Amino acid sequence: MDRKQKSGASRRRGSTLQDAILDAAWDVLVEHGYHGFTYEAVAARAGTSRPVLYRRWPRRDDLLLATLAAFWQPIAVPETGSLRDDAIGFLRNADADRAGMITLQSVQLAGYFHDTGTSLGELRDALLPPGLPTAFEMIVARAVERGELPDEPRSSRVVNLPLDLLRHDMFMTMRSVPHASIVEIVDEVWLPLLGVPSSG
Amino acid sequence: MDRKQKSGASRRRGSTLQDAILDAAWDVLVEHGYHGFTYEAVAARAGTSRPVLYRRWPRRDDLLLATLAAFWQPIAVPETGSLRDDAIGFLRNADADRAGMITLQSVQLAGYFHDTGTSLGELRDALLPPGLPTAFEMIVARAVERGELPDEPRSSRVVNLPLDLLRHDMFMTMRSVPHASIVEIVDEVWLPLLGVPSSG
DNA sequence: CTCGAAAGGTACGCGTCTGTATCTAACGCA
DNA sequence: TGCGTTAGATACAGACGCGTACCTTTCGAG
Repeated sequence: MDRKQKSGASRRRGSTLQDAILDAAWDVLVEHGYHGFTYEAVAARAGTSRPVLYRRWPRRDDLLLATLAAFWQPIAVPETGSLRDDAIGFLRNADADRAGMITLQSVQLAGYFHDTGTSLGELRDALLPPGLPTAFEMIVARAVERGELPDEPRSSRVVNLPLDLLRHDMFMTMRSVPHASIVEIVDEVWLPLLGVPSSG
Repeated sequence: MDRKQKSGASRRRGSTLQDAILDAAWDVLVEHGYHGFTYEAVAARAGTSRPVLYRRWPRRDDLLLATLAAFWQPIAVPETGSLRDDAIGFLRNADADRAGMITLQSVQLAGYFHDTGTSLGELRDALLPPGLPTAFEMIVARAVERGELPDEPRSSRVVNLPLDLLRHDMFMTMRSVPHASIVEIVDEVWLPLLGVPSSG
C-alpha cells in the first residue's frame, strides 16, 4: 500500500527512480484523472518529493506526456484467419488493454485538452506512429489477401468504424464494454457494411 | 462584458436572480468546464456573491444539475419528407445546438462523473424524458410510413448509429463536426446499413 | 576514500476555492 | 409607511496545490 521510500530503504536514482515515478504518475492518473494529477499527488505516490519531479519535468504537460508515452502501447491485432474473429478479438483487446484504459482515461483528460486547446484526436496522432496503417486497415487487408473480401476501395470511415463505436461506448458508459456489444458492432454493423452476408 | 450588478443598479430577487445565476453558471461551464465550475466563478460571473449561491444550492452537484436541467432541450427533428435529409438535418442540428454543445461539454464533466461514479450515459438518461423514442427511431418510423423503408425490425444500434458517430467525432475533435463528415456518416454508413442503395 | 551529483526533506509565500458568519441595504408586500 | 425577507458585500479560517529555495543525506564514479 505504502510505496514510500522513507529512511531505512536504499535511495533510488536515475532511471530506476524515473520509472518508479512514471509508474506512480500512471496510477494517479488512472485513479484520479487529470484533475487529481498533481505534482503533490504523484510525488507522494512515488514516495519522493516535488522538487525531484520539478527537476525532471518542469511543467505539468511534460510529466503527463512522459507518463502517457511510457504506458502507451499499440493494441495487439490477433491473426485468427477470419475477418470476424480478427475484428472481435481486436475489439476485446482494445477494451481490456491498458491502451483501452487510456482511452477511457482520456476522457479524464478533458481538462488538459481544454487547457492546451488540443483534443483526444491530436493526442492519439501524437502518440501513434504516423503513417502506419490502423489495426482495422490491417485486418481488412489480410481478409482481402485471403480472398475473404473483394479487393475494392473502402472508405476509412467504414474500415475503422468498429473501434470508433467501441470508443463511443466506452465514453458513454465509462465501463468495460460487454462482449455482446462488441459482437453487435461487428455482426450488425461492420460486416454488413463490408458486404459480408450475416451468418444467422 | 461586466455583468456585475454593483451599487446603483436595481437588486434582483427570486426567479429573476435565479435565472441570471443559472445563465452565468452555464456560461462558466461552457467556457471553463467542470474544473472551472466553482462557486467563486459562477458568483462573480452572475455579479453576486457566494452566499447567495450556497443558500439555493448547498452542494456543487445541485448547482450543476440545476444548470444542466435549465439548458437541456431536445434537439429538433426536421421533417423534410426524405430519410436522408431528415438524418442529415438532425445531425446538423445536433452539432449546432446548445444541446450539441452540452455533449461536447459533457466531456468536460469527466471530473464530475469520476467524483460521483456516474457516466455520460446515465446523465443523458436522467435528463431525457424516459420511454420516449429517440430522434432516429422517429426518423426511421416516418420513413417506413412513407414507404421509403420496408417495415422490418431493426436493431437499436443500427437505428441510432448516426448520432453515436457524430458524438464520437465531437469527442475526438472537440470541435464542430464538418458537414462532410455528417454526409459521410449518413451516406456511407447509415443508409447502406438500412439497405438504401447509394445515390452515387 | 573522496567528492560531486542528485535524492530526499522541509519550509516559505502565493494564489484559489471552500463553507460559514456577520452586517447592511434594498426590495416588496401588507 | 413599516417590516420581514433576502440580496449583496466582506471577512475568516482552513485546505490544497504551486513553484522555489535551501539544507542534509546518500550514492557512485574515479
